[in-house]
Amino acid sequence: MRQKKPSVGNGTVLERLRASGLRPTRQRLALAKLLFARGHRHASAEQLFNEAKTQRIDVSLATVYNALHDFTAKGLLREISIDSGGSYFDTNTSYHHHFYFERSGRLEDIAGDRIAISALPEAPGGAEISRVDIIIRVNG
Amino acid sequence: MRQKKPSVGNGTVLERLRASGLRPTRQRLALAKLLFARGHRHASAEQLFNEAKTQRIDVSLATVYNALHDFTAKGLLREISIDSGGSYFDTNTSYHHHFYFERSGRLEDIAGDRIAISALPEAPGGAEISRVDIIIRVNG
DNA sequence: AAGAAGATTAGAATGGCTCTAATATACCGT
DNA sequence: ACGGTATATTAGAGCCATTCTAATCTTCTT
Ligand SMILES: [Mn+2]
Ligand SMILES: [Mn+2]
Ligand SMILES: [Zn+2]
Ligand SMILES: [Zn+2]
Repeated sequence: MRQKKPSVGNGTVLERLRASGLRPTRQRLALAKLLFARGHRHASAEQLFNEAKTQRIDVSLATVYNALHDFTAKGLLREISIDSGGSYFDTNTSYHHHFYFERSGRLEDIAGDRIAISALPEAPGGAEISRVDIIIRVNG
Repeated sequence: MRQKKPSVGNGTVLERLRASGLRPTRQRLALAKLLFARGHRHASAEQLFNEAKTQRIDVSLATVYNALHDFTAKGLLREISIDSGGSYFDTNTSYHHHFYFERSGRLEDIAGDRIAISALPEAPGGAEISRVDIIIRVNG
């Protein structure tokens, strides 16, 4: 049994989509593969669209946005907004924070346990906290 | 000497602009007054533009953006981006954080000393930290 | 008052993203 | 496999916050 499957291949991606209740279409499979094939990444819609084009994967920009939002809704991605002109989609959905390199626009993960927040304040009016984002901007 | 000047009047605003090296034009004075007249606020460009219109202050949208960015560059405002469709300009430039009410889109200040961060990680590659933003999203 | 630097403006342009509504595909039951 | 229904994809138009352009106007300095 030579190389039955790489660390994250078609099969795994297919299972992940099915497990999320997302139909494993050709486009979603291809995009999911681009996103999840190697380590974690912070991708923009435009980036992903261009990667798809480069690999001759025929997919429309609308579908890229649809897929990214669908994946996000199912918890496969986390959407991150840094500035008012575009967002990133993070394949790391565990609790963690980010360095943001202002020069290059790159994001880098900070493991969740490397920043401890003491005394997180109560949300006013009994509102429920849905997410805590910490972004450390650096001149890099 | 009855009511020589309110807590933040024309005079104060004029001095603030001059102190920043910004020419105190009619438009900047009017916008600065709207922004700084009462307590702290988190205003969008569109909001400010509409307030100006309501008060019959003749100013173009381009000038509103110019003024907001000029004020920000001089440290009179701090720009905050929550999602990829618009930013807020915060008249509170001291160190503090924010609750973000996802339903209404409103921001509320959290005093800087109400959240303590332990062990802030070093910026990679000797980069310098320019800002730390903490946004707590709540379902309000 | 005059020149130079800086600011304002209308309107066009940009760019990320969303919408529309027509077509195509995946899925389920038979 | 077939047919029917739900779901997904798509091109292109549209949207909206923001920025740009380049002409005009204002402020500042001398
Ligand atoms: Mn989105
Ligand atoms: Mn800006
Ligand atoms: Zn991340
Ligand atoms: Zn604030």
